[in-house]
Amino acid sequence: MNKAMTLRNRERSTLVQAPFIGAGDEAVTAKFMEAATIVTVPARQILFRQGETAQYLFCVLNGYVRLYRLSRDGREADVRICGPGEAFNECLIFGADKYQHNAQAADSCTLARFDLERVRSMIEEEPKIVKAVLHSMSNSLRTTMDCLANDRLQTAPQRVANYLIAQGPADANCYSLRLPFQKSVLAGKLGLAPEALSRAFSSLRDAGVIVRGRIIQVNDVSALRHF
Amino acid sequence: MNKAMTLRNRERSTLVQAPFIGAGDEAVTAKFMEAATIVTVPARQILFRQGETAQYLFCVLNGYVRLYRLSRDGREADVRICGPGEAFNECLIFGADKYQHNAQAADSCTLARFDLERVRSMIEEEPKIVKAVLHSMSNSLRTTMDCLANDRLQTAPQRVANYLIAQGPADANCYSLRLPFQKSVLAGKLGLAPEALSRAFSSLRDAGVIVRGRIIQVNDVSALRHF
DNA sequence: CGAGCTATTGAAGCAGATCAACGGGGGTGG
DNA sequence: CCACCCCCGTTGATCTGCTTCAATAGCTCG
Repeated sequence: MNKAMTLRNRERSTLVQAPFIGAGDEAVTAKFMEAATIVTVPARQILFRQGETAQYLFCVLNGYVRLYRLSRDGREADVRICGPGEAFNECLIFGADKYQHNAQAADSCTLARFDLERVRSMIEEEPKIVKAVLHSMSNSLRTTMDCLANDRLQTAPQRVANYLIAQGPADANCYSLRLPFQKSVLAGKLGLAPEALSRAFSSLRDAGVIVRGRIIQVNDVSALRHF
Repeated sequence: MNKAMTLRNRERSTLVQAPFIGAGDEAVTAKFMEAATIVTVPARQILFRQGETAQYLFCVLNGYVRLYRLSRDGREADVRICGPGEAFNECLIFGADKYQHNAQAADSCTLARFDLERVRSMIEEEPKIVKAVLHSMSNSLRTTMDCLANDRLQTAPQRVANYLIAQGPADANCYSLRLPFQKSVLAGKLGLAPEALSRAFSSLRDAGVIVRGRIIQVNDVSALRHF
């Protein structure tokens, strides 16, 4: 009981910090908090499948969720990896009544879950909420378009270089970072097979990228940029 | 003068029918109409370039606009082709102050142009507008994610088959349609080189697809689906 | 009717997927 | 605490699909 409460408090703070919810004013935040159900799911758990009747909007509190599509022959393609503070299924509030893709927990994670119907009625009562949703969707849209453009323009090493630059601090030329998920997840996020990611990393070795497990050392950002 | 007015009337009706604007109520529609500037641009005209300070939101009334990115070596990749009734740059209302891509008229076309700053203040005055924007953005987001998934899952002939199915009537098994733009534009939309599109069409010949200029005859939709 | 752009077709090259085999590290059970 | 095992990641080899380059044919518009 006590443990549940402290957990809940930690989650509250993550929720408030999430751009999705914290962007609005106090009243908006409170309304969201009140409507949230906290769920914990083990790694690899399927949250929902494409084509099922859409029921929930989610916001990741902890861990990572894969959103992916299946081809007829069973191949999977990730369309998005959602991390802490990110919401998904915003586009189901209006305009679609079925889940547009499959969702799977990349690792053990905790989520805030919102009933779509309730979100819709919240929007009717409190128009400010729409603005928060709009912010979140703007980000999703921009990220997705970036992703599409990168897929069409860049090779595997370039995508990886991009990722490493984006993750690192803006100013430093040299840093190290820890991948927040498995390499296979990163591969999916970048639209690559795991083998291709592996090869991309080794081709970046010359540019001063050293990989040791999940720890990645970047020695020369400017070299990365020129890839 | 007279001619300008009749044109303007036709444009008004297109605007009202656009999901972007017509979705709201009368008041919302009126506000949008009032803020719109109608512009006509010749084919190949550049509307704006990536990185420039964002100034306008657009809604296509007539013709098609290519949104694309450039790679460092000058290659182009389309992220979206916008047709009549579709809005673009919605994601610039909040969250970004620079254009995210280049925009070029695929053919001679007319557009409704909205000053972003004015849209923002309209939103403050009349919260219902946000809902209209949200609708439009939901569509953009879903379309873009579909596009990303298709890129990652489907081969060139499959993408073309998809397009032909999506464009045709839902029920018929046999129909013909006219491409609303050049084949090179379709190629870009599908993330292909023009040559690849050409080859895809010829590989679909066995499935009953006959191409004659911009006219495409589809004889067997079910065969297309199995591609 | 010609000029220039658009589309098609062929040939070659390349990037990434796939398949298969191996190594290593972390978690589990003894 | 150690040993084992399983799964993740790497590496190599092959294969497919798309791009690129080049040449030709067809359209469209002046």
